[in-house]
Amino acid sequence: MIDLAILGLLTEQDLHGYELKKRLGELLSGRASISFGSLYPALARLEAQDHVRAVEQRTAVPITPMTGSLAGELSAFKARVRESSIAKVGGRGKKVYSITEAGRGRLVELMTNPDLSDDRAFTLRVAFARHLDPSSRLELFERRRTELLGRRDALGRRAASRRQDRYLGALQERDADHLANDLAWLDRLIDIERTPTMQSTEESS
Amino acid sequence: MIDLAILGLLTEQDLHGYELKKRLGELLSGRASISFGSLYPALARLEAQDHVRAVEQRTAVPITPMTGSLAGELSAFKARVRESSIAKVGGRGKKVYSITEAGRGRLVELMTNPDLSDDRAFTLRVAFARHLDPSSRLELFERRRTELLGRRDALGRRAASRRQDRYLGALQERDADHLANDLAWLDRLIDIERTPTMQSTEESS
DNA sequence: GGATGACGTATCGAATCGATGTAACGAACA
DNA sequence: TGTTCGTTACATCGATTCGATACGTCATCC
Repeated sequence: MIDLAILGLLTEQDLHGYELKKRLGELLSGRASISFGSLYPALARLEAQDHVRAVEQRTAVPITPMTGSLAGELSAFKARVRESSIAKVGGRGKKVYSITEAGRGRLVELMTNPDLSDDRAFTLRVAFARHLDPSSRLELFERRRTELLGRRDALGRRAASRRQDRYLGALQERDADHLANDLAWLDRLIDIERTPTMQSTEESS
Repeated sequence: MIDLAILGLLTEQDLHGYELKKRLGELLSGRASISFGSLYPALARLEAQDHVRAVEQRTAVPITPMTGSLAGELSAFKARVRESSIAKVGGRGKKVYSITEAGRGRLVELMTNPDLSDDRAFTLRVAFARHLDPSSRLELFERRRTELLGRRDALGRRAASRRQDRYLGALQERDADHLANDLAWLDRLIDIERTPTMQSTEESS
């Protein structure tokens, strides 16, 4: 869900499209970035739904200090052209997006809805978990835990029933390891979440 | 790449669409199955490219032995209708697909092309690895290893540079664990692949 | 002066998803 | 006896997403 990604990022600060893509790329550790082909339509969609609002912004170019030279004149001319053609084809101002109140509501929905199965959506929710209240956060982790336990059972049943070739077996082994890893990781998160000790000292480390 | 999945499965035996989806679902351990909305168009595409061939097949219904009863007559009538309307809306014969020679060539392409980044495609390649000759198989594993090493470096650089909140840190930790896991797993596979000992005894275990 | 690459918005066609429709048939069960 | 449910099976729809491409500015390096 690209909406979750966009709204989550915009909660922290206003951003334009290009920057959104960059941030998301590093947030999700390189892989699983989003493409412009989905980003810009999604932004338009969100704007139409009044979940975000766009502000056209001139490139913060310092209007090239007047030197009297030809180059200066030319630069000023270009700036005027830029200024006037905004509505036409893009005028090269960035469009900076900010989240609206409705958008914040939508984000809460996306963060807390009980969709267990989508791994990428879960990752995004964790990435933005600091915007969640502690109880929702705990609930998120525990529901995820249930989901993973279900998967482990299914995997165990499959492994028991079928006798397969070497490579399929290796894949199942890999899946089992990942699952065990994720469960241990989740348990650690849940533990931390349950311990009532200082949440606020974290920043000062 | 759905083509890879379909061609890989059809290499082993002829199948119809519904069965294809089921097999793929268990092959990929529940998650990451494919939808009908992509399966049937993909089959049509592959048939148009002559990579697979479809054979319409009546349901192996035993033509309802004549009882003379009304029910029997009705049943026979239905069977006749079924028989005649095959070309119309589907007549409820399954379409069984088999792979063609061209399809086998395409499969080799898909299995050996140096696309490193797509995790799902890699998983599929491992699932069908037994159809690969040993040297291609080893190459596949080693290229994947290089890819994962690259990701680990990128992740390390990110972790070193940025100071983040608790949850982003946890995500990076999880990624690092997965990466380490996968690398160890790959190394095991590569080791086995390199050991020249009996490949054929495997089946007899 | 000319190439290269970062920044930035945007669209196009194709691939894919998720939901839904249609239909046959066996089993459950009341 | 009929009716309702789950499974098998093919197919299409609209929406979402991807990957490639286009267009344009600006700075840097050679």
